[in-house]
Amino acid sequence: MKTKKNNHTDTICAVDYAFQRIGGKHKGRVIYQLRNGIKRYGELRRLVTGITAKMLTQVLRELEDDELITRTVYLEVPPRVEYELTDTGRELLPFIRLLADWGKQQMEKEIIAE
Amino acid sequence: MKTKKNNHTDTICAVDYAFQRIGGKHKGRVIYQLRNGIKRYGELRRLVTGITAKMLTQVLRELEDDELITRTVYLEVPPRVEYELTDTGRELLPFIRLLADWGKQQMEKEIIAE
DNA sequence: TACTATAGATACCAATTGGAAACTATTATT
DNA sequence: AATAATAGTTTCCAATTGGTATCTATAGTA
Repeated sequence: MKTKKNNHTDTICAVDYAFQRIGGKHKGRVIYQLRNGIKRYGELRRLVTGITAKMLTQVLRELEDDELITRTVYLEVPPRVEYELTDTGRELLPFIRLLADWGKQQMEKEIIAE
Repeated sequence: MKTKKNNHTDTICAVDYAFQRIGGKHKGRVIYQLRNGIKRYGELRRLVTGITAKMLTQVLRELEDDELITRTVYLEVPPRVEYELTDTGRELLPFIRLLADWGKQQMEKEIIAE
């Protein structure tokens, strides 16, 4: 789900709008991993399992364009880059938690059903 | 986001799991439009703006496979088919509402910023 | 007889998304 | 001199997703 430079204005429905900003395969998980504060690129790479470098970078850039996270580059060698949720991004946490709770319940149900 | 016949079991993360079930371009809005009870296919077609017949059918089938909605066919002519949220689907409503609220706020902010 | 309504199916095509592998730059370490 | 660490980029390819247009069935209506 590509979000092209904050062009959500053509959307009318708030639900649709929200999905455009946090949809996509990994965005939810990246936001979730930033829930307790700053994380470095490499940490996210390890925490968000199954993601490739390319995708992680892409997702982070989209979230940054959407002003849900900030990106801070330290001019060191080797390089250090830190990511953090913005206020707007943090507003999404309650909802991600709700979703995670629901997901957990459902996963448990599925295991029982097997 | 294709959900192939309830194969969410390979997922470990609850957030990821949840996104697999309600991600995709239109799923959120379809669920949202079913919030007040039964809707017919044609009603959804009109309510979920910008969706094609093919996509609506596809989304509805996926939601059905995932047991988030039920599908009831009446053998009449012309045909009548009704869709309704299951209990599991209804559990998602608070979260969709939260998301909608957030989206609405953000959209208002964007308008002000222009 | 032709048209309408309803809920799709189907075939084909285009765009988007995601992934693998190789490559970059610089400093410190072995 | 080779290797490791970090945060990427680039290219190419495959899979997924979404869209357009056309077609189906049946009864009632004009």
